[in-house]
Order: sequence, then structure tokens, then C-alpha cells
Amino acid sequence: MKETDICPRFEKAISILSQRWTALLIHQLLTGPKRFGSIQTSVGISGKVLSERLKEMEKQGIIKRKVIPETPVIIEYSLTEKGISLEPVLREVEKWSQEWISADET
Amino acid sequence: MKETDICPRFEKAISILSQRWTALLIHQLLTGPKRFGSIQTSVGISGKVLSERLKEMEKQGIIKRKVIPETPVIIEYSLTEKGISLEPVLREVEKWSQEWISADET
DNA sequence: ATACTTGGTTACATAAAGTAACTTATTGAT
DNA sequence: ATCAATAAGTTACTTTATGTAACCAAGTAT
Repeated sequence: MKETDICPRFEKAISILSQRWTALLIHQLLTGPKRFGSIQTSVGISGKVLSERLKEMEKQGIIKRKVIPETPVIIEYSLTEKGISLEPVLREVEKWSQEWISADET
Repeated sequence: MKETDICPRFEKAISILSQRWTALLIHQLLTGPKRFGSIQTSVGISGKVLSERLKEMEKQGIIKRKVIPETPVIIEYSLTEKGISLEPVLREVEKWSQEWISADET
């Protein structure tokens, strides 16, 4: 298996968004900047994978990391412009879910 | 880790769409009904996982499977109304990818 | 009977994710 | 000074998901 014929930009976007947790993380950050621990408990992701994802998403330019030298240190994660621009995608998913996902399949 | 506070319908939608290959399969089927072998080569997925995904998506009501007793047998997969209704989601992903994914990150 | 085609399945190998304990740095209490 | 507490990770180990390639069943045409 090697050929795909699919637009490489689209394929790349899908590969980013369909990685486990990524879409949920963006969704959380759309409500404002968040800290590591707060994301972990609100999304229900393990520290290990959260750490991996945040690094990947930072490299992809979707989020930024800000060190605040409080006591103890606070790390604040927030969306970049590129990350914020994914809002319409998530809004469409939300709309679809309201219309097509029934209560008993959750 | 157990609590999420996220709307369960949205979370379910994300869990469907962020499963590997699922979004790409829907994207292919949006261009019309397709056969097993055709999907396999156009998307670049292994027969094993394709078979698994198609069963899951059928159970989720996103696609339907039609047996055509030709020679040899033809199995035609196509989107249901629920599946077709995901088009706006994929269109938004496509738009985002055109605007934000650069050539060199593909 | 034999070979060919479609739509799978199986057994085995590798990669990704989950779990829980541990680390580093800073600070406030004893 | 020592001990416990908190934030943000990391590490070692287990379980699950995916990839690979060989194999199988049904239906012909030869």
C-alpha cells in the first residue's frame, strides 16, 4: 500500500486532528489558556501522553507554552492563531453531534 | 483519571472522527459508493484495519454495506444520511488545511 | 479439476497509549 | 535544618492498536 491521491494538505490536517486527544485539547484551550494539571483532569488524559501531545502541538504551531515564574512555577498553554482558526471545524463537529448522536450511544 | 465535563455527544463524535482512518474513509465515500479493494488502494489502509473500520462504521450507522451478486461478488460501501451529514465537518478541515498547512509540512 | 478474482481473516511483529511510581524545583511549616 | 506539599513532568512496565504478509472461501471460466 503506498498511493493515496488525496490532497497532502488535507491529509496532513486529518493526521493532526485525528490523533488521539488532539481535538479535545484544542477544544479545551478554545475556552482560554490552561495549565498542565487543569487540562489533565478536565480532559482525562494521562500525564505521559498529555506531555507528548503538547510538545507535538507546539511544534506544529497550534499552541504556545508560557512559563510564569510564580511559586511554584506555572506553565500556561494557549492556542496560537493557527490553533484558534480550528474553531469552525470543532463547531461543525459539535453541531453534527447534537443532531446525530443519540443519548444512548454516548 | 475519570471525569471530563465535556458534552458526551461531542466527546462521542470526536471519538468516532478521531479514530485512525475513519475521517479519510468518509472523505472517500463522499465521492460516491466504493468497493473494498478500491478503498484499500486509494486510502492506503491495510485490509485488516479496513475490515474492522467498515464494521464499526456500519454499526455506528455511518455507512451501509450492499452485496451485489455479480461474478465474483461485489460489495459496495456507501454513506448513510448520517454519514453524508459529516460533509460540512470535512469541508471545514479542508478549508483549514488550505489556509494553514504549508507545503513543506506535508 | 485448476486457476483467477473479490473480499475478507489469521498469526505474528511493531508502535502507540494507559498506569502508577518517581523526580526536580520551590516554598512554607515544624 | 528537616519535612511535607505542589506543579510539571518523566520513567519503567503493561495493554491495546496498527502494520505485514500469508492464507482461505465462493463463484466462475477454462
